[in-house]
Amino acid sequence: MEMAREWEHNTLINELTQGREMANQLKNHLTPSSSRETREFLVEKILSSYEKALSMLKCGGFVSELPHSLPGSSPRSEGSNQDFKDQAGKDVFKKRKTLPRWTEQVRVTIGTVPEGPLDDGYSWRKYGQKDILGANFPRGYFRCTHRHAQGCLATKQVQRSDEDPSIYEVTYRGRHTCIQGSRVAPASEAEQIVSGFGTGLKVKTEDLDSREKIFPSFSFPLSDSETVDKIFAESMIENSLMGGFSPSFLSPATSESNYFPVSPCQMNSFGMGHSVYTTESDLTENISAPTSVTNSPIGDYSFPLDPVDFDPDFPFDNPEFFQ
DNA sequence: TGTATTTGACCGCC
DNA sequence: GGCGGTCAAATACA
Repeated sequence: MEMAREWEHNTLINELTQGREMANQLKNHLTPSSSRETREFLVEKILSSYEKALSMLKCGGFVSELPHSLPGSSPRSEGSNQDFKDQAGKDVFKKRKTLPRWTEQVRVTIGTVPEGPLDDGYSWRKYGQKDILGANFPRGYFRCTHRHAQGCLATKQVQRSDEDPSIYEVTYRGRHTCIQGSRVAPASEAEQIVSGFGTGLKVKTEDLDSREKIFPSFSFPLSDSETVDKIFAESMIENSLMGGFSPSFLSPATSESNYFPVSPCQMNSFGMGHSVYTTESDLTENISAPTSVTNSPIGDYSFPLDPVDFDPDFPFDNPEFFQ
């Protein structure tokens, strides 16, 4: 636990330091020759850094009691918060009680998506579906394909939102202990969505901190959407801030580090989407395992990144920037 | 034939 | 008894 706190502390300092660095960058770009996009980008990053820092502080001692659900979540997710309590009496569930859990909201912007697991890069196997009281759509239950082979206890629940059917609430439980050797980039949503549906996904932008965060495994429409470019750019920066451009980001297929075992605060601070551990995470356990920064499959795709979005002067190659 | 999905049944909690 | 979560047999599919 002490290590966790120390790590969070360092991360907090990093965020603040990055905010300062970004502010300095912005200062340097307060010239007519500098593009407006660059300045806006820097402002975004500054705000992002500070909000991350604040959110970490709000987590209370960096890692303490956490909110139990995403504010934007439907009431149904409150019910799911009882899950562990409901099943605490059963030995098998007592163990599961300690598993981390967090919720994401995934918006599908165009068309439909499979009722499946909304592939996030892992291999999931559906083991159940349930009509949930008060919900218009059934909830799907998925577990890691390698549950038996490797004893991976990661599970997730996929619930389509009543208010907005284009939104899928995905509640993850547990972390992957498996090595998904067969996991390849084309298994990403981008591949499925683009090739199968000609659509894209957007991560729902509402967040705990009203900040748009990117879940690295998510993909974006292969269109020249400015928003997408910006999002992706930010995503790249987010990843870069996590310790520089990870090789796995550039070549995700080579990465076997599929899980990002960090605390909720770190999840946010690292831009892992508006993922929210809801409770009962074994934070120490989460933090202990080393991992690569991202397993984003999106790196395999050639997004229409507009170079304009990136300031050529932006110090990506400046080691200090990534401190 | 092996694997994934579906779906009704079961279990524990409230 | 209702509910959410899981199991496991039946079924579908490549």
